[in-house]
Amino acid sequence: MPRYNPKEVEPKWRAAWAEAGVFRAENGSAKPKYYVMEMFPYPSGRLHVGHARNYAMGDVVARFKRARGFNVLHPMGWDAFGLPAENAAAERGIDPAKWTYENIAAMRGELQRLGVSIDWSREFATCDPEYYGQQQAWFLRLWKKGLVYRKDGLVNWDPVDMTVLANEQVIDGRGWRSDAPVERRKLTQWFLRITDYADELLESLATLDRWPDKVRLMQENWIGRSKGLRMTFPFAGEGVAGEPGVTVYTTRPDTLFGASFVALSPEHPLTEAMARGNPALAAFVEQCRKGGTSEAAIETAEKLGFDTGLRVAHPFRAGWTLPLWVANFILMDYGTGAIFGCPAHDQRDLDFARKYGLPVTPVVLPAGADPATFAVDDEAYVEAGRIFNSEFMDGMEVEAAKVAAIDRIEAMDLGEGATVYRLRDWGIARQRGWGCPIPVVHCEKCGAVAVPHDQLPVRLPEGMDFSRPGNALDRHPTWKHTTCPDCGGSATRETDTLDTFVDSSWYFARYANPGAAEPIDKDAADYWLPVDQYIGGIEHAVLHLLYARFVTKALRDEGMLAIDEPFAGLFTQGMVTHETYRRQNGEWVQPDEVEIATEGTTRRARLSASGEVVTIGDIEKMSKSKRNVVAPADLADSYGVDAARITVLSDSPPERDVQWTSAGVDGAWRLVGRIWSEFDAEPVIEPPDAARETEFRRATHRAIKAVTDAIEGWRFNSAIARLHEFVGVVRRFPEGGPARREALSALARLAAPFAPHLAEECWERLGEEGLVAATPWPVYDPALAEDDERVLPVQVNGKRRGEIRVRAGASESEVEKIVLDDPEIARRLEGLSIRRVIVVKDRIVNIVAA
RNA sequence: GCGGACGUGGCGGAACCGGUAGACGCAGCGGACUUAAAAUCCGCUUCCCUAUGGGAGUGUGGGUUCGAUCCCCACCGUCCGCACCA
Repeated sequence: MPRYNPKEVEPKWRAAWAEAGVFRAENGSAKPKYYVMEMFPYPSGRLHVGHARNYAMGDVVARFKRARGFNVLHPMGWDAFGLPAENAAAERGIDPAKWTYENIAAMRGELQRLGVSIDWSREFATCDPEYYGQQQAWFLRLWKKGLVYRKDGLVNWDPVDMTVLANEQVIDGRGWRSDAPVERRKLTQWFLRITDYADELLESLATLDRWPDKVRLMQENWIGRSKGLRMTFPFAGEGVAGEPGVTVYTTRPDTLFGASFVALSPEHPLTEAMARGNPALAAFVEQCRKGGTSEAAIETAEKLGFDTGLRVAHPFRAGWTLPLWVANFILMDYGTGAIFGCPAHDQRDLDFARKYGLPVTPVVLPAGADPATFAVDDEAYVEAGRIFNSEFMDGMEVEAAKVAAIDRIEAMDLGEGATVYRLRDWGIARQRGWGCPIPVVHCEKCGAVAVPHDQLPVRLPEGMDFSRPGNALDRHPTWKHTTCPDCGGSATRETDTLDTFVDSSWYFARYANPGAAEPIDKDAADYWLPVDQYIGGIEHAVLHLLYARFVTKALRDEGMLAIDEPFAGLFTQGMVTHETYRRQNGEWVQPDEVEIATEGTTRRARLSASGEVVTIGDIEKMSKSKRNVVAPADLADSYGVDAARITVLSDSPPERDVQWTSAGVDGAWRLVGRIWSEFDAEPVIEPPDAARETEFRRATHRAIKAVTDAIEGWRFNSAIARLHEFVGVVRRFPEGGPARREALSALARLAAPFAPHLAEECWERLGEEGLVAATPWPVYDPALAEDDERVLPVQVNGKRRGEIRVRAGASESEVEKIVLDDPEIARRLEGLSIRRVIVVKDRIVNIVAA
C-alpha cells in the first residue's frame, strides 16, 4: 500500500481547480451570494504561519459556503504602499515598485500553493495606478463636497519614519510602526472630516450584530461621545483684548457652585495671546511643551499650573469671581481646551487645588451624609447624590441638576448644551514617496486646484531617490513641476501622499469589479456588498475598521454605494506568536537559526551555526521586523500543504492567540495518512450484517452533523477533532458495502475545506465524478444522526451512581420506573428515603434522597 | 484610574441552553508487526487512597440550585484596549 504522496498529488489538483475555474465568482448569479474575505496582506515577501492560519480560516469558510450552494466571492489583493518598500529601496538601492511586485509574485505563489480557493481574476495591488487613480477620483469628489480639507495645525510627527501620523496611529505616545516617541509639529495638513460622521459611526455600531462586542466597544470608546455644557465665563475686570471671556466645556454643570478656578490649556489661543506680553507665562508654556509628549512625563503626571492673575465672573452669583489659571493637564484637543475646576468632585481638579491652595467646596452630598460635616479630603466624591450648597439646584439629583444648570445658562445666553467627541478628524497626508499621490496642484494665482478627471491617475514618477530620509517625491527633480489646470501658469504638484489606511478603506468595494472605469461599479457592488464575513486581526479594531466604515458612509452619500456598513460579519482571529531572539549586537535572529538548550528551569539559546549566545526575548506576534517567523512553506515541504493547513487550524480555537509550536504537525500528518489509507484499502467482503450497517450509517450521519455544526460555529479545531473520530469509525467497519461507500463519500467532502487536495484524491479514488470543490456538502438524516437509545447517568444527591439505557424520548414516568427498578440503583438507595426524582429528558436522572 | 476578556490534566484544548468534566490531538507508558529501527496499528494515560471499591477535582472563598467549568458576590492572577477626555 503506497503512502500518500502530497508532492505528486497537490500540484495536480491545483491545476485541475484552475482549469475548471471552480473558484471564480460570478457577478449577478442567481445563487445566493456570499462574500468572504480576509484582510489583505502587506507584501513583505514571505508568508509566515500567521498568514497561513488566517487565510486557511477564510478558505474553510469559502469552501464550505461554496459546497452549501452559495456563489462565493473570496478575493485577494495587496496592501502595497508603505514604508517597508522605501526602507528596502534605501538599503538596497532598488526601485520600491520592483521590490513590491517581486514580493507580490512570491507571496501569490505561496498562497496559491496553500490551495486557498481565491478568485485570482480579481486580484489587484493598491500601488497599481489603475487602483490608486480611482482612489484619487473619489478623493477629489469628497474634496469638492467639503469632506476633505486643509488646515494648519499641530500634528503628530514621527521623527524616525519622518512623517505625520493620525491620532489612531499613535500608541502610548509612540509611532505605531517605528515605536519612536511622537513629537508635536505645526504643519499644513490634509484631513478627512470623519467627525461629521461621529454620530452615525457610533449609532450604527448597534446594527453590527455579527461583530465581536469587544471591537464595537473599542470603537465606541474611541469615538468617545459625551454630552454636557459649553459655556463662557466672562472676564471680570481686566481681560484679553477682543475676547469676551473663557469658553469651557463640562459634563458636570451640576457642580458649577463648586467651581474654584477656570483653567486654560497651554496651547490655548488665549494662553498664547497672554504669553506674548508675559515672559513668565511664556516660560511656563515652554516648560509644559517639553515634558508633554514623553511617556514617562504622562505617567508621573504632576499637575503644573500658572496663575494668570486675571479673573472671570461666576454666572450664578453676582460679584463671585474665579481665578484664571493655565494648567498642563488640559488638552487643547478635547472640548474647548479650557475647563472650570470643581475640586470636590473631580480627582484631577482636587489634586490641582490642593497643590495650589484653591478652595474645595462640596456640592454633591452622598446619601446619608450630613451636609453640615461632609467634607472632601484627598479623594474627590464622584458618585451619585443630592446637590447642596447650590441655591436653585439644592435637593436635586445629579442628572436633574445638570438639566437645570444647562437651562439656566442657556436662558442667560452664556452657552448651550453640547455634544463633544474624543474622535478627531483623520489626518491623511503623509510626507512619503511610496504612496498614492494627492491629486492636487498648487498655483500661486489659483491656490490648491484639483487635477482634472481626464488627467487621472496622477502617477508616481520613476527614479525617486530614497537614499536619504524624508519625502522622495518632493525632491524628485522634475515631477512636481507642472502647469495649473485652471490658469495654465506654472504650478507645483502636491507632494504629500495618502495614508495607506486610505488605500485599505475601500478595496472591498473594488473587488466587486476591479476593472471598472469608475472607482466602484455600482451594480456589482450592490450585488456583492456588504462583505458577509470579514476576517482579520484585532489590532485593526479601531484603525482600519473605523476608517473603512467612515469611507463607506462618505461614498454612500456620494451615491457610489448603497450600503451603510461595509462588513456585516467580522471575525477577529488570534495572532500566531513566537519567542524573539536577539544577538549581542542587537540583530534579530530567526527561530530556525537558533538552538535551544534547557538546563533545569532556565533555557538558553545559541546560534546553530556559530554557537553565539543569543538573548531570548518576549513572545510576540510574528513579524518580519522581529524576524520571529516560521514559514508555512517549510511545513508544506516536509508534510504537504494539507497537513500544514490542518496543523494551523487544529490546536486552538480561531479567535485565540497561539504560541507557535510544530508539535501539532505530527497529528495532522497522521490524520492525512489515516484518511488516505481508508480510501486506498481493499474492501473486505463479508456477508451483509444489517445491525452493523445501521450502526455505521448512524456514525456517518452523526459525523456529518458534528463537522457541519462545528464549521458553522467557527470551531475549526473541533471540526478536525470530529474528523479524527470519524476516520476511527470508518476503520472499524472495513467491510465493503453501501454504508462504507456512503461514509467514504461523506468523509472526502467533510475533509475538503481543511485538506482540499487530499479530498480530491480520495474523491477520484472513490470513482466519483468531478471535483469535490464543486460538489454539494453532505446532508445528514436527522433520524440517523440521533441515537434511538440513550444512556442516562443516574445521580443520587448529585453524585453519579450508575447509568440506565432507555429509548430516546422516553417520558419521565417511564424513566423513573426503570431507574427505581434498577438493582444497582436500589442498592445505592438502601436506608434512604426518596424525596424527589428529577428526570431531564434524554439527559440525566437525579434522585434526591435522605 | 476606567472599560473588557480570560483562568480546566505534563501540554494545546473540548464540554453548543445549568445536566456523565477532561472529547480530539501532542507528549508519555505498555503491547503487536519487524532480525532491528523507523513508519504503522492496538491499548492505557486528571489527582489521591487502605484500590473489583472510595474520595477529591475546572484560580481562591462564599452564594443560588435537585444539580454549577457555565449564573451571582468577593478576592487572586494573566492578558488586551483607553487613559490628565473636563
